[in-house]
Amino acid sequence: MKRAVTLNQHENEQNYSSKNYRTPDGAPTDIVIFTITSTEKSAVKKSLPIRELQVLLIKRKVWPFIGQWALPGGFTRETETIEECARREIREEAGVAEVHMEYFNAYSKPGRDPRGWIISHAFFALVHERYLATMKADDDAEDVGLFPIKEALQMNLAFDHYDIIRDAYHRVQEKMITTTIAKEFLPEEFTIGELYQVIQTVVPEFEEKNFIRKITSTQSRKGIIEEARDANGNLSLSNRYSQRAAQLYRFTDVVPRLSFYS
Amino acid sequence: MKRAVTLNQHENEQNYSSKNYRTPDGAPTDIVIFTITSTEKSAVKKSLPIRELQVLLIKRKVWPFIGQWALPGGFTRETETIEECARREIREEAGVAEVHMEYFNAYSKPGRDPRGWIISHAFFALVHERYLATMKADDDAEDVGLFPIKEALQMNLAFDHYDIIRDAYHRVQEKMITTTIAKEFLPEEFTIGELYQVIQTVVPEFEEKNFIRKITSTQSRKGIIEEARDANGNLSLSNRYSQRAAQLYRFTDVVPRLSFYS
DNA sequence: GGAATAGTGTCTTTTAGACAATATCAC
DNA sequence: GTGATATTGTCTAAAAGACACTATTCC
Repeated sequence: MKRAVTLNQHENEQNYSSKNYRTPDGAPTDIVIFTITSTEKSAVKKSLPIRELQVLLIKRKVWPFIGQWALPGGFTRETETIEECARREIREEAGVAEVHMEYFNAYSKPGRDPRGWIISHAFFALVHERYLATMKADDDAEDVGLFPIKEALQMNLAFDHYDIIRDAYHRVQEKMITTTIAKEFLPEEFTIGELYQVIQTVVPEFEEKNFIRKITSTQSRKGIIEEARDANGNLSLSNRYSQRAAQLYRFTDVVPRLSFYS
Repeated sequence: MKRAVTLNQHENEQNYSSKNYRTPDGAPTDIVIFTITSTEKSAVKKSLPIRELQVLLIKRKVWPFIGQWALPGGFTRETETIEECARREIREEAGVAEVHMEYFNAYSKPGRDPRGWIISHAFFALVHERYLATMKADDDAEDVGLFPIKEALQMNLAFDHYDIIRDAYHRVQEKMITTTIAKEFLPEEFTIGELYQVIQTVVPEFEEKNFIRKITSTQSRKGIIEEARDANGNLSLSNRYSQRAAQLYRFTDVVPRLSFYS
């Protein structure tokens, strides 16, 4: 394998040592935590809330980029995987344990971190608003905050965190319409209107005239959600957002398989 | 940011030093190089070749895993990005420069590399068979080889390279039917039969009865390929694989946009 | 005529797409 | 009745899906 040959010709366990080479100064993770906030429109009539995609940021208290907003994250330990590190950081900084989390890229441009040669591993996490309530109460507001994605992308962020957030946003937008990650932002049981709104919150240009019909009665799609029923087997309805009660649905375990060619 | 707070409370540029912590012993890249080999079926009649998805492996000459087959790769330098490193390794080990290459995952399980704490960055690359001809001639056959993917996944490979290849394979299968990466395995101009065969080589379960019709006359799909024409504007045909000449096509720059909900 | 691939015809069923119309019910 | 969301009706145009059929040309 040339990797090793190039570095030291006849190494073996006895004489191999990474001390002979320049090694990285750390392997941190950075996590783009997304949530969707809901604000009730007006208390007068029942209506769907205003939803907004938000990113969690933390204000740095130490060098480098002191005082600037940055992504939560931290250095990986020798005894853990980067996934474990990311999950630990999400727990520590956002106060939540069970979240959908995915690795999506590594950032390695020389000079990206003033502390040295540091390649960062970027994850995105999707957290339901209800889990972040704790976080907002616990920490002091000056240090951690939620920002609308559009706003976050216009801030002067630490490191190359602009790039990371932009890439995470694109990835989540793509996954929103090709997988069932919408469920991460929804309660167990939800109405078609809610689902539609969540998709549009993440992908504003998404528009589908006959959405309800497509998702409930097209052969290839109806498998991924099913009507919610109560203990007696009756259909569950909700009139939380409307005068006329709407059918509640839940995601099944079916994984959508997309194909361009078929 | 807790990452830093946790590590050293009041650090600044003067007193910050990564030497205070355990740091990784390297940041290598591993590259899963895929190619599709073609073997002519029989010289008697014109027919489509037998195609097979292959992975390039290298036999290690140094500790650790000496004598075992492994993925090509190498340690990233402080002055380059992991993408530059991967491209450099592909050039050095496979002898090709211009290839489709994508980052897809990082492997960080403690103990995965006997040389120390080493997180590997995994890429996959798609190379047309014609570019690998050089490689096979240059290097001695004992050190580098192409293996059918199914076979590679049954070998006793070095490190966690089994996991890496399995993950790369899944990713490439998914991308084959949702993007236009099939073009990486095809000449500029190709017949529908060739395209179909390439897709099936990567995704054996793929089957589409009216493939030619779908891809040439469905509104949402026909944009990604176009009929090839010669200098005079006449349609280009090929009878390389068949008695009856087949229309040649080429990929356009159109990027397919898939959506489950629409 | 056989072999091997390329491509079309035809028919039925399912979806897509666009809008109008109706349903529900708190206020 | 009004307003706000939920859901169905209806009609046309595409597309999917299945299969038989024709086309081409070397042997």
